[in-house]
Amino acid sequence: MVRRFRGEGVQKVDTKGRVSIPASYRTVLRDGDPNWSEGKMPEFVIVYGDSRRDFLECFTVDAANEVDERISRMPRGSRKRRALERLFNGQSLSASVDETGRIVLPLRQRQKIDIEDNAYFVAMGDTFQIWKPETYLASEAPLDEVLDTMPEGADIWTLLDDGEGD
Amino acid sequence: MVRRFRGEGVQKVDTKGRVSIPASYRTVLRDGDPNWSEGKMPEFVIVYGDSRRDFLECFTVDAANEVDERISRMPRGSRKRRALERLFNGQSLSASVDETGRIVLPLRQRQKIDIEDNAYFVAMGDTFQIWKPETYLASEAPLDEVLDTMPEGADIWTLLDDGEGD
DNA sequence: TTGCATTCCATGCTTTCCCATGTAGTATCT
DNA sequence: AGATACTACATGGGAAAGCATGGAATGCAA
Repeated sequence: MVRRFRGEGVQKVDTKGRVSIPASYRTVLRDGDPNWSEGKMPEFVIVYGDSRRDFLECFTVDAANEVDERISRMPRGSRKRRALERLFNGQSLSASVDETGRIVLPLRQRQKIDIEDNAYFVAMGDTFQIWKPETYLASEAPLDEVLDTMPEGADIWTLLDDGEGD
Repeated sequence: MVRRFRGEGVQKVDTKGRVSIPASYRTVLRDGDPNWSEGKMPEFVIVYGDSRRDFLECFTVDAANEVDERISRMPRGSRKRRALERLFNGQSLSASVDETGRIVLPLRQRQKIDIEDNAYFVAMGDTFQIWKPETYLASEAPLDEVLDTMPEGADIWTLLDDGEGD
């Protein structure tokens, strides 16, 4: 079993686009980088996608390889495969954590998700996401309904049993 | 069958956020950590959740993996699944017991449930919870009603047979 | 040489690590 | 039985390391 990303929080983005990767994520990135070795800093893959995506999705090297694997098993030339290839190979970039634990988010990617001084990091198991804080809050609002409509005092874990649902 | 947490009680929280995990819990944590080995200390997962939660919920690694499993079987992108992912991946952190049997509760999480010098530990079967003592007492009051409405001298275990109930 | 990016230092703060102490409870010895 | 030695726990304090962040310096290319 692979170690998973956990936790969420805000990080500063400076004028050069430098952002600290939360320390707890860094150990996961390290474990998920087969090329990592003592002294080096881990690498990972950032998928930014097209205009429909308003966040950056970050994969460990291992996780990225697994996605590549699965894509390569799809029928060559199929539209689904081509769409995924464009997203995952084309609209992505690889990043490397520096000695102080930071990466540089290129201007283009920052502008794409409209980030200024702050970035919101959210763990999603074997990936993590980077959002403009305001955008993240807005996108999560619909989920609150799920919780708000639950009976008072109900245990949220009952959702696990509900099967399908919406 | 897995070993279960039992018992409840208060533990001191020092200025650095250090708290002793009750010794009896520690063996359960150890048994529930597949990565544990002689000499190492067990890890576990703390779910803190959003503002609606006023306690911390702690899972052994095994229990956490099972939850991850079940979430991953839910329909990708459904609101319920996303709500659970946010809760379980985003609003959680992993902790590791140190050699003296303590963990560190980060400031953010302490503030979230308003803990100062004391934390109340409550076993809940395959998880345990950490509360601000006063909050826990208050939350227990409603449960007393259940008992108060039982016939005088009735055996509380009859509740076990009541089936569904509320 | 002006603009951008990459390196290298600097700092305040948080977290971790290591060592120390008090107190039960249990085992051991006489 | 009573006294003494041990061990396991809960808790505290200080030093060292790690982390998030900012600024200056250097390299490079248009």
